[in-house]
Amino acid sequence: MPELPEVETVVRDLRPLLVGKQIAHIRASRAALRRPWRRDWAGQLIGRCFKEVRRRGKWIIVDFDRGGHLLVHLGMTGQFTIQHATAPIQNHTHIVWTLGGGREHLRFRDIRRFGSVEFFPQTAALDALLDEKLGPEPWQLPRGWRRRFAHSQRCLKAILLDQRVVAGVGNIYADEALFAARLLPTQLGSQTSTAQAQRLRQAVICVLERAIGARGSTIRNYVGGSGLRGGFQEEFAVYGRLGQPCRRCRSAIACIRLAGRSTHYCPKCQRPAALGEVS
DNA sequence: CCGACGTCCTGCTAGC
DNA sequence: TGCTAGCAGGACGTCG
Repeated sequence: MPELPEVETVVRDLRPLLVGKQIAHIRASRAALRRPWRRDWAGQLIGRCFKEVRRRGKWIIVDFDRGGHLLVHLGMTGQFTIQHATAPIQNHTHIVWTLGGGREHLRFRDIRRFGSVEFFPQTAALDALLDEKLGPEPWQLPRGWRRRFAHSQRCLKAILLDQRVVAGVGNIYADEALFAARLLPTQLGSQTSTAQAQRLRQAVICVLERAIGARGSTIRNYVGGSGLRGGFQEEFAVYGRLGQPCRRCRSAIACIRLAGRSTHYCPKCQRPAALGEVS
């Protein structure tokens, strides 16, 4: 569920609440996450102090002051929140870290268990894993990022969903960015001109920045690090708007299946590549 | 090598 | 009213 804006919001919420705090206790009621939580990690983590909370793509990284890291992915339904220790523990809460003093909890909840929480004692192993899985952050993409898909026979929607092309874009923001760039999700990477690729890069950055400004999108389960819902779903141009009028031209928003995901677009505003436009 | 598709899991809802 | 098929913000293994 959560894409870059939602993960960034969680990170910004948690950072001031976690940094400087110590882990007093850990209870893992369910270890069978996407990547299993190992029971022996608890003993290694107790007593450590939080140093920083940061994001890379859709991954949350928690650093400890004497080394070691937690790597968290929210999958589709993950929630990573700070709550009072007295707040009722919701079902599907898999891991609870009690913070020093015992008055607060850091909790990982994930209904579908597509998410994960892992401990990395060594920084090198963490960096290697992230480097292997992720391409550049959207803001680091060079103007010539077209090279990354210029020879691809995949459609632009599938390309945007590939975390090694650009890190952090998921199903919602891929659709929103393609609308903002006025490009069809079905257009092949190999049929995309330099100008179109630059427009798409700008659109991705613009859409993600606006979504972060609205604290991300809440469709169902997503909440930020302090339990607040997002607001960007109110500003969707195409996602989830099948049959509704395009905000720009009033024609009906269409929905097709692409790369195994529902894909929303405006058939009138989003045009195919002009003949001969691609070199 | 590349791209398409099924699978992991639970909950909700549209449609019969 | 009640049941069930299908779908949901992600990622990865397998297959052709």
